[in-house]
Amino acid sequence: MSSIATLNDVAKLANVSKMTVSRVINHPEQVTDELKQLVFKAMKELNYQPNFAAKALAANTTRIIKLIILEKVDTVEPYYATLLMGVAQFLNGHQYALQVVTQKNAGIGDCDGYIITGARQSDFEWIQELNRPTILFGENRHNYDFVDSDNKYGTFLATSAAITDGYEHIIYFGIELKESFEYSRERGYMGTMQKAGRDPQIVRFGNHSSESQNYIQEHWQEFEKNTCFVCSSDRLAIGVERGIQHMNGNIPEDFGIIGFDGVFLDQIAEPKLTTVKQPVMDMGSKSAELLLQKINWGLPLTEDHQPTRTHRMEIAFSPELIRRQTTRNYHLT
Amino acid sequence: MSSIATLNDVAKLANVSKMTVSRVINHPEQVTDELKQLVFKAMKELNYQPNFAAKALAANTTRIIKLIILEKVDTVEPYYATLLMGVAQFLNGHQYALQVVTQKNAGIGDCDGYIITGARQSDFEWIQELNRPTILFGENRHNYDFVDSDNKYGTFLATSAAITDGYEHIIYFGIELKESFEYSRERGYMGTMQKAGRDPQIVRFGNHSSESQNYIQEHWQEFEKNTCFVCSSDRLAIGVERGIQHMNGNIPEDFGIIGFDGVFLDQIAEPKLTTVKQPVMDMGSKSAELLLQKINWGLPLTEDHQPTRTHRMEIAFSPELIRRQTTRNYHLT
DNA sequence: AACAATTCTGTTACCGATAACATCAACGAA
DNA sequence: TTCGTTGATGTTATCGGTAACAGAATTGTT
Repeated sequence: MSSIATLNDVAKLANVSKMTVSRVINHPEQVTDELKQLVFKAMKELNYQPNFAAKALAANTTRIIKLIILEKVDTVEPYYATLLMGVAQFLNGHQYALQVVTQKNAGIGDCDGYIITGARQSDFEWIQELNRPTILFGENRHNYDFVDSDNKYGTFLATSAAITDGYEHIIYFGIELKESFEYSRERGYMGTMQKAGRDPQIVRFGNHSSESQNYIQEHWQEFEKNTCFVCSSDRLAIGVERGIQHMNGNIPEDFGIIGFDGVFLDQIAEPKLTTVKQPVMDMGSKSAELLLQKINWGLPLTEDHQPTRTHRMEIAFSPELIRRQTTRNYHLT
Repeated sequence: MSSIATLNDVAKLANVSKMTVSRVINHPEQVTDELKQLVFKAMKELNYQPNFAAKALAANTTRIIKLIILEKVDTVEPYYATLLMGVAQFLNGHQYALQVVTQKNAGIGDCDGYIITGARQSDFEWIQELNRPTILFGENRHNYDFVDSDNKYGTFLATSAAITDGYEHIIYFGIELKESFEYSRERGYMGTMQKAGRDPQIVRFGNHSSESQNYIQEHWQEFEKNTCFVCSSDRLAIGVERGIQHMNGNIPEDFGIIGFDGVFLDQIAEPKLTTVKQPVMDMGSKSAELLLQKINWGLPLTEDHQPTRTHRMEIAFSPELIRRQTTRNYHLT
């Protein structure tokens, strides 16, 4: 029951120097196959795990990545929690530590890079002060690299499904926010409607189920049967669902509902929501991967520590339509 | 725009040796006030932040705490997410890194200690193999230190409130699980009922809203008006709420509902749930604090790395009854 | 065969902090 | 005065890795 094995232990067992072992790990092409085999054997035998702190110290880095979650403090959105798991998973596998912070604590310790989620227009003022590689989670108009789902494609999927399912009227319930992701979703809806020769109709709300629910109830007489509500979030969709149920509307026969996000809320609803599901966990992993690339690629840094590049990275994950109980054809899936 | 200041920088500026600076931080009583002032001034001037990795390496520790979340992988409970934020907050302030892992990855790297949440009876087999200080999140019968809410007191609060509000029948909807926390909650309910001379009635379900909803609908004729359902989770409570709504029961006049947890789900419900709210974030912070105590107290370690103590630590946070719209007297709060 | 070029492997120094030890000054007791 | 004691500060070695350099062995060239 000895303690954790070190480079030195491996080196002794393999009868080589520390440096050779280090090279086997970091520059294997510089070591002969013969020695490599010896070293691999020793590593396996001792179950060698490189020491995180020593690596960081030697490389003059922190090996800490900060995930900044910008949100009101009281509740944590399951969306962000899932994202976090994705980020954590990737970083764990690459000997990086994850530090979860809110804006308030963001500046406190040093780190090698940032992943920022939930950024609004007003946040970019301080975000640009960060002098470390940064990846945003969510599309933006500020030339920052980002990972997001393909929002436009998402509402295309939803709107197309509504059309396919034979709903005559298709209304978009958007989020009242001047943010890039919302514009993209609205464009996806508008484009699909126009191509199909349909009349688009958009209403916007704060992102709370109560707002969409109230709207449904107060404007109930305006909604004809055979209407589908394409929503920009599962929250709004839940509100729509409740509103329709309250007015004794028939879901999904007379009224269809399609949400957006597919994290937790869609499953909580009853009947369960048809929704545009984002692969949030994968997106989290990818954000981390991209960030590590930026950190390690050794791109030339300007004096404000931003790499000099001509193009930014934009990774858009394709969302997926999950058909459940709030649209027709549920049985066909 | 120099890089991060080190001990050495501070030492030079203050005209002392590194060791003196280190001592000012770790053993201030060994340094004269005069020098201390000089050092403090230099630290402030350079905005000195100790280097995490160097600290870890010198102390032969990892300064990594693993938070093991035992749960099905697909969705992350908001409950655990909130807990995580609490843990993260405390650790960030104490120069410890948090690593979020699932059971599968739990063994992979080294760490200084574990916080485990969601542990079931069957998990204790491998938990006891962990040779590092451990804190469980959630009461248990295995002599592990833990942090939890006072479950018994929670159902006491709920049951008392139901009595106070004048509900004649009070039924407990429990979770079908042979776990300590559930027993405690049931005891809280039973004890309060008996003291009040009431007839207790307990039904148990898997922790899914559909199960409690179905039960309500299928047994609807058995429930007299003026009944309150005290539930062991907000999930079950949401199911009860939907079931009653589906049967056109009147909430809260004829039927009261009280949930348990107070994280996210209670706010999602409509009408919003009266619930027993746990201070999950504080509980997370406290878990981290306790764990660091165990790690640093330097308790004598037996050869399996468990400190030799005669008593275990049990920290029970008092939950709080949040009155909302599923019980009477909502307006009185 | 002699020497340069090319591999390959080992040695040294260092990253930033800390424990253990060494040094030095001030002071009191004999 | 001299020596031991105490308290404050500096010096050295170390944690586990890695870059940079040094040295040894192999190969190629004329």
